[in-house]
Parts: sequence; C-alpha cells; structure tokens
Amino acid sequence: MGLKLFNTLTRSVEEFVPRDPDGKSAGMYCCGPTVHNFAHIGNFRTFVFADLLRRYLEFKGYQVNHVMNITDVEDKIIAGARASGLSLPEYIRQYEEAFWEDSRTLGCLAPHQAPHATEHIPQIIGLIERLLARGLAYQASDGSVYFSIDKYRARGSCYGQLVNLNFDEMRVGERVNADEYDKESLADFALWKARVPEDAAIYWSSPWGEGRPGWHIECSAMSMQLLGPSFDLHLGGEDLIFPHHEDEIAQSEGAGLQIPGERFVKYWLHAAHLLVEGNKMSKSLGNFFTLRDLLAKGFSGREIRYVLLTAHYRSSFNFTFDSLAGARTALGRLDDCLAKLHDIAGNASAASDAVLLAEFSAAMDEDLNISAAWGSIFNWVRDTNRLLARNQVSPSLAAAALSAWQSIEKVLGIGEKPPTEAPPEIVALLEQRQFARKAKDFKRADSIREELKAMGWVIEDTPQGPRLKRGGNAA
RNA sequence: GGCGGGGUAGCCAAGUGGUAAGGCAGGGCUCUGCAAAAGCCUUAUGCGUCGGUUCGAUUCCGACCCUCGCCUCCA
Repeated sequence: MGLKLFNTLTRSVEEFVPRDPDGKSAGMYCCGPTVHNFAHIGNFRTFVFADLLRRYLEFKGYQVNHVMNITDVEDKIIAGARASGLSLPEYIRQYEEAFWEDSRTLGCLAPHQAPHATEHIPQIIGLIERLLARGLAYQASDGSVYFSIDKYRARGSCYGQLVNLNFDEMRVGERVNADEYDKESLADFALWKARVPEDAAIYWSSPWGEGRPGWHIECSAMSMQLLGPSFDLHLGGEDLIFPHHEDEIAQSEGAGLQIPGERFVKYWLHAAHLLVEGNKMSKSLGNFFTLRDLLAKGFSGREIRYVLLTAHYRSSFNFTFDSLAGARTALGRLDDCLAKLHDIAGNASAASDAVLLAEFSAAMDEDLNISAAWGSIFNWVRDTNRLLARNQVSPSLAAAALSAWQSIEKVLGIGEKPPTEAPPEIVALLEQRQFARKAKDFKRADSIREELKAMGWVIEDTPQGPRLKRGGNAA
C-alpha cells in the first residue's frame, strides 16, 4: 500500500510519488525555528510532525534527505541581540543549542542538513539578482528590494496557490503601518531589506547597498541549493501557508530554475496549531509553555512526544496536563507489556509479526493517521497482555512481536523505558521484604514496601518473584 | 469584510451511508497475605442545532449556532 498525504497545493489527499525516477529518494524541507528564544510546545508540534513523516518515509524504504533551516537573522533576533548586548552569533548560539537539545529530548532525529540564513548570503543575493534580471523585482527608493506580485501575475503566474486570494476583498496591509514601506504595491514583499540604524552591526553588503535578507528568500535559496530547484516535500506550520510559503513559491518559480513543467515543490504539508488547555497559547493566559517549562514540571520528553503524537497533524489539537498525565500511564502499560515480552523472548529470534505491522502501516499510509495507528498498537497490547496472562506466549511469539514493535518504534521514536538497575540498598530492602513475607510478617513487609515507594521504587509481586519498577516522575 | 479549519462520552481523540477505534479517568469482579501489575466486564440509543435526501445519516445536502486560524511577525 502506498502512502497518501494531504497536499495543501491541491487541497486533497494524494498518493505520494517521489520525483526520483527510481522512486527511492525523497527530498524534504521543513521551515525551522527562528532562534530568538526557547522554542515552545507549539513549535515542537510541527517539528515532531516533520520527524514523524521523515521516520515514516524511511520505514517505507525511502532514502530521505531531511533539511531544516535555522532562521538566524530577522527582526526579533536583531532586537534580542541588541537588548542582550551579545553579538549576533553569540546570541543565536545559546538558543540554537537549546533548540537541538530540546529536539533530542523529544526524540527527534537530527535533520540531515540544517542550513543557516547568515551562511547563505551569497546564494540569497544570487537569487535576488536573478529575480531582478527577470523583471520580477525592483529596488525601491528606500533601498530595499521587493518582489513585484503584479509583474509576477502579469507573466501568467498565479500568486495565491496555497490559499484562495481575493485581491479586492483582502485587507492587505491593514494591520501594518504601510507608511513604513516604499513598495509599489502593498502586497509586495521584501527580498532584501536596506540597513536601518536599528540593525547596528548586523548587515551585509550587496549590489543594492548594505542590508539583510528578507524573511522568505532564505528558504527559497537554501532549499533549492540543497535539494535542487524542484523537490518533493515542504512542511511547516499552518500559519506559514500565507504569506511565507506562497512567497517562496513566487520567488522560487519566478526565478525559473525548474525544468519546464516541474513545480518548485511537489507536496506542501502543514501542521495545524496547538491549543493549550483549550486556548491559544498566550503569556497573558498563563498557558504558554516552552519544552523546558514542561520538563521543569516533571514531565519527560517521551511523555510530551507521546501527547504531541496522539492527534492527527492536520487537526488543531488541545494539549492538556490531563493528557500529559495520561501519557505516563499509557506509556507505562506499553513499557510493561514490552518488558514482559523481553523476559519471555530471551535470545529467541523470529520474523516480525505481520499483522501488527500491517495494521500500523495501513493507518499511517492514510495521511499519517497516527490516532488509528495508536489504536492498533493498544489493541495489540491488550491482546498480548491477555495471552501473557494465560501463559500462552512462547519465546518465538514474543520475539516476533518485539521485532514488529522495533520497526514501529523506529517510526514513533517514543523510546523504550530503559531498564533501570536498582541500587544495592534497594535490592537489599527488597530481599528483607521477601524474608519477612516468607515469615508471614506482613506488617514488616508492607512497611518496607512503603519505604521503597517513598524512595521511588514500586514492587510488583509476580509468580516468578517480585519485580522492581521505578515509580513517580522517572523519565 | 474575504478565505480556510473545527464542533464525537468526564477529558483527549479516530472513524463510517448500515447502526460508534483507541488512550486517560471512573465503577464492578478475578488474581494477591494485602497491594501493584495484568485480565475480564462496564461507561455516548449518541456524534453542535434544526430541516432535507435515503429503506437507513453521526457520516450526503441546506440553514443556523458556537469556536479556531489566516489575510502583519508567528509552528
């Protein structure tokens, strides 16, 4: 079965067919973070979605080239760097490092390439020069270079492919002070912003004078450089559909580097926004959380990733502390089931359980229906537990299940709870409790159990003897 | 004003023209010295409201209500 994805360009679910004639490799670009602060949980929804898609493409056997840019020059960054008194690279480094650390905490694989805007100024300038040469851009009297939407449309190109645009009804520029700009048309967007006093030392020289790149151009320049003028997948948050991605199409196709008949991007995918406790995240509502805020509250990266992966990427999703707490229980049930299977499987090996894999991939093939995929996984957990309870799981059956699970886990990236070695003093207490139990001194046995619980260890008595589990907030 | 999403149990969330996945929480039972874990059973005559089409609609159509997003920077 083939993977189907919802393409914003056509507003329909389409079969994924990579451009590669061999059907093997896939180029994927995801708009990355602007590193002016710690990324929040909503940002990470998109990045976890990108990670999931990349992993699932790999599961399907594609060789993925995953590119995610780091936007390292932009108004907020310049303002932040100025306020901090740090140089631009120093200011950026702290947030970029935090971003990668947070990504790892959430189980995201590192993109294969992570280009920075400031390291691609020559490519950006080259692209702008090409747009100027083709008559699609102009330098305004303020020194900035703008993309002309009128000229682009006059050439027969469509501006407004990802969204329906009605130029008569749109309130272009309503919420921005139009006097600040010197554009021919309000909807035109900046390719190159002329240096202003607030930019201080942050500027580059260009054929149009000192300045810095506009926001949209970096993604066009870097994606085309690393993935070619046409590539398969471009992702981002839904708020980027317009204007950012629309402008990327205009610039990239306006430059005319594509083979005739080919698009800049074949599939555009967008992740919906997150609500937190039923509301749009905002600092004034007190529901604005960075990943670090949640970690500080005792939740682990895998619990947060699990919650982010419970809803379909295209539906706006309500992120709640209830679901975060529920994630711990749900993952615990999964972990316990897997631990028992490991105990039984021992060194046995077997081919993957085909049914589990088939159900999982059937769900994921449908535009990454992760909720349905979890449904199949938890049905499997229940069925497995049922067999386990009846002692009907052979080592080879357990090995087959685990083998299937390992393939699925590579997609989910949720990780297995690492087996925790109990320290000697804990083991000693456990032995004392067993001794007391044998002597029918249940009062003492129970008090030892309480003591262990207070130390973060939970005892489960099984027919094979007691098992120790890490309780509480352990990651 | 234009455009585009949503409204499914206490919470989160799939899905379908044929009688509602899954997770969490709750209740009962089994197991256990007691627990824990696990298992079994249980929790929406109902899928925003009102009409329509249909043998049959939560699923299609229409109207309405509510809600979120984009049209500025934004995942």
